[in-house]
Amino acid sequence: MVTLYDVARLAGVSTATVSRVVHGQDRVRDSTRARVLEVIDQLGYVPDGAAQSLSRRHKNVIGLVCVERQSPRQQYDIESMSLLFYDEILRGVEARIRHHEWSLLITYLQEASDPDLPRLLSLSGQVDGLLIGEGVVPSAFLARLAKRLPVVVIAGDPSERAADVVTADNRAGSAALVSHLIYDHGRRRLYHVDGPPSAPDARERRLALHELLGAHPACQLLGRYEGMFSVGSGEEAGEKLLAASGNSLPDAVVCANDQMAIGVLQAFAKAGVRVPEQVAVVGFDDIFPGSLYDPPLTTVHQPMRLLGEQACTRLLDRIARPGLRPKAQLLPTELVLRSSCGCPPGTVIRRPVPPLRTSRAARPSRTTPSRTTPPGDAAPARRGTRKNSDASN
Amino acid sequence: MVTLYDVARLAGVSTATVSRVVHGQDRVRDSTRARVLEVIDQLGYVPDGAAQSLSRRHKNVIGLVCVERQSPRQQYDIESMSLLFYDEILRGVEARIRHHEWSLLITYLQEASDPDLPRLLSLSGQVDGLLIGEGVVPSAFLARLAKRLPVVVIAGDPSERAADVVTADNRAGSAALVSHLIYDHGRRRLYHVDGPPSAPDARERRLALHELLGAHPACQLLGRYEGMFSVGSGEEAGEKLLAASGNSLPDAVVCANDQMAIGVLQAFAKAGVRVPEQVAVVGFDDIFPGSLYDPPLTTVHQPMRLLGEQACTRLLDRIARPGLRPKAQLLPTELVLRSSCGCPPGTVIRRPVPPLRTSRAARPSRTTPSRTTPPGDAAPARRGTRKNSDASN
DNA sequence: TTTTCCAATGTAAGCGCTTAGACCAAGGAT
DNA sequence: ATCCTTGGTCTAAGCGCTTACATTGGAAAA
Repeated sequence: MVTLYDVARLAGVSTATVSRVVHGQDRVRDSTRARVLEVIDQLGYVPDGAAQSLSRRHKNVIGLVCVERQSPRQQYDIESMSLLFYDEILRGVEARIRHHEWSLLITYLQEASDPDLPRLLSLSGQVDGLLIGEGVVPSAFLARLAKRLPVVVIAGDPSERAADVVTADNRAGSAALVSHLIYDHGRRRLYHVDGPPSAPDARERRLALHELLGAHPACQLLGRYEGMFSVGSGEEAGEKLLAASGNSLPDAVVCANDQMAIGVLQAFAKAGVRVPEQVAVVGFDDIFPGSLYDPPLTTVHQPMRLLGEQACTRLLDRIARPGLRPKAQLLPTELVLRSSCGCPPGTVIRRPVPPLRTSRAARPSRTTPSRTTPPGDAAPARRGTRKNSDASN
Repeated sequence: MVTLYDVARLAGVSTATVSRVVHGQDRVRDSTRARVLEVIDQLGYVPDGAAQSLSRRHKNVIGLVCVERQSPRQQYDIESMSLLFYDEILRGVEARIRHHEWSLLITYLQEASDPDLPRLLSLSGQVDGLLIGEGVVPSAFLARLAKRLPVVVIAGDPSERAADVVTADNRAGSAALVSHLIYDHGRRRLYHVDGPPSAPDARERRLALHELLGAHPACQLLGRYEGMFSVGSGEEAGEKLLAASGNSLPDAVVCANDQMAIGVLQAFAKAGVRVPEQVAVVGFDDIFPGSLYDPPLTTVHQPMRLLGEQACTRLLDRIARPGLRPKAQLLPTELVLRSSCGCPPGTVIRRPVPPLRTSRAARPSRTTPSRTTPPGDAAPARRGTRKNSDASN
C-alpha cells in the first residue's frame, strides 16, 4: 500500500506538504506542487479513507437504512415491488449527495427483527448521520440512536419526537382520494383493505378515511381487511370480500397501498367482477406498474424521490449544525386519477393535494391518536397550492 | 464522543480488555466482562468505524458503482427503468453480504464522464473491493484500479482481462431467442434495434444474431437502428421502421433490450400495427413491466440478482485471497416465451438456455472481435442443463 | 546593513482502535 | 522449594492522515 509517507519521501518534502497538495487549498509553491503531483501519479497514491476519517473528526458518509417489511418470499416477483419504494428514495438521496463529497452506506434490515438492531448500532459507528426508511424501528431505540448522531426517518410517524421525520402528507392524500370517491363518484358503501398496524403511513391513511366517513352519515364502512402491503394479501382480501358479500358488493374498495390494490384487482378479474362498473378500487403510492393494469389504477402519488432528497438535505443540515431540534416535515402528495375509481377510460389527471386545514391535528401530542379531529374538518380541500408544509419548528 | 478509553477508565480496566470484550472471542474473566459490558451500555459506547478500519488493516466495506447510461431525463418515467437493472443487482449484492459483517458503499456515475473518474479513484480509498456495473469504465482505468484493489465488473465485456467479470451469457441467450423466431415461428426477415456501440452486452447479443443470420441464407437482416437502450429510442426506431418499410414490414423486430422493445411496441400500437400477427417483437433482460404489456413481451431473462450475488461472492473471495488471476464468469440465461414473438396468447414458458457449444469463442484474445465464430456454430442448442459455465480459469 | 515580515515548508501530536508482547498470579509438575 | 504453565490483564506501538505550531529563508522595509 502506498502511503502519504512514500509520496513525501520520493518527492523530498514533508507529509504536510503532500497533504496540502492533495487538498489543493493551501499555498504551495507551484514547482513543489508539480513535483508532488508527479510522484502521486507515478505511485498511484490514493489517500486512505479510514485514516482521513479518523484524523478529520468526521467520515463524510451517511447511512441509509431500509427496513423491509416481512421476509422476502419469492425471488423475482411483483411482491418485491415493495422495494420499489426504497429504490426511489435511494435515487433521491443519491441525487442530493452526488455533487458533495459524501458517500452512501446502505443497509437493508428485516422489520424490527431483534438481531438487526445491533447491526444498526454498529452502522452508526461508521457514518456521520443516518437515514432510516419507514417508521418501524422502535421509538425508544431511535431515541438512543439519535443521541449519538443525527437521524432522520423517512416516511415515518410524523408524531415521532426523538428524530427528524420527513414524510408524505398521507392524511391529506387519503382524504382527497376518498373525497373523490364519495363526492365525484357518489360511492357510499366502502370497504377498507388496511395495512399492518405497525405502519404509520397506513395509520394516517386510515385516519383520514375514518374522518371522512364520520363526517358523512350516508356513507358506511362495510368491512376491513388487515393486509400486509403485499400483492398476495391484496388478493386474499379480494377473495374474502367476494366470498363474504355475495352479490351485494361495496361501491368501492379503498386500499392502503397500490400492491394490495393490484391484488384486489387480480382477485376481481379472476372472479369476473368488473372494475370500476361494479366496484371501484383505489390504491396509494403510485408505483410504476399501477398505470399498466386494466383498468389503470387510481391512486395517490407519494413523492418518494423527493422524500429521499429532502430527508437527505435535512440530514446534511443537521450534521453541519448539530443542536437543531427535531422536526417533522410533510411533503405534499398528488391525486392520480385514472379509471379504476370510475373516471372514464383514458383519464389521466394529476391533481396536487393541498395540506389539510387542520394539519396540526396530524401531530397529536404523544400517544397513538384515535379520531382527534372533529368530524367535518376533513373536507375535500381542493383549492390552494401551497407547496410544503412544516408541522412544527 | 464516547471512546474506548472512557469505557476502560470507568470500568477500571485497560483498553485492551475492553476491546476484547467488545469482540467477544478472547478470554476475559466473566466478572470483568460483565462490568465492562455494563459500562458500555451505560455510556452508549459504539466503536468508531474509522479507527477500527485503520487499526485492522481493512475496512470491511465494498463499493458498488453503478454507471448510468446517458443523463437522466424525466423524473418518474419508464425511462428510469434502466435503473431497474441496478436495483436488482443491489438486491443480490445485499443478500450476499447481509450476514457477513460487510457494508456496502454505493455510488452512481454518469457514463464515462471524465470528472467522475476521480470520484471512482477516491472511492477506491474507502473500500476493500469494488463492484462496477456495466463495462463502461475505460479498460485502462480499470486496470489502474485493479492494481490497487480487487475489482469485479458486472455485466461487462467478458473479454476484459484487467479485472474479474461476471456477466450473463448474452450470446447464448440471444442465439436461443433468435433461433426461436426463425425455427419455431418461421420468421425470416428481421429488423434489428441495436444498443449503443459502447455496450458490451449489446455487442454479444448482436454477434449472436449475426451468426445465426449468417448460418441461414434464407434469412435476412432488413435493417438496423442504433438505439440507446431507452424506451424513447425504441419508439423512434419503431417509427423510423414504419416510415421506411411502407407496407412490407419485417417478420420480426429483435431489440437489444426490453425498454426499446416496449418503445417499438408503443410505436406499433400507435400506428395500428398488430403484434405479433403482422410483426413479432422481442426484447432482452426480462424487466418486470414487460409481462404487463399487450402483447406480453417475449424476452430473455437475465439473472440480474444472481449477477449481483455471484459478483459479490467473487469479490469477497478475491479480497480474502489476493493473487487470484482475474477470470470471467458467464451466468446462464432463460428464454421467456410470452406472446409478442408469435406464441399463442397466454403462453408463459421459461426455458433455461444452455451455454453455446463454442463458448470459448465468446472470449477472443484481446481486441474487439468481429465474427470470430464460424457460421453454423450457433445452432439453437436447446438440450442439456449444465448450470454454470466458466469461460476460463 | 539590519530588521521585519510572510510565504513556503517542516515537525510532531494526536484521531480511536487493535494487538503483539510483557507481566503477573496461581496452580501443577519436578 | 523451584520452575513451568497458563489464563487474565496491561503496556505501548502502531495504522495513515491532518493540522497547529515552529522554522526558515528571502524580499521588503528601515
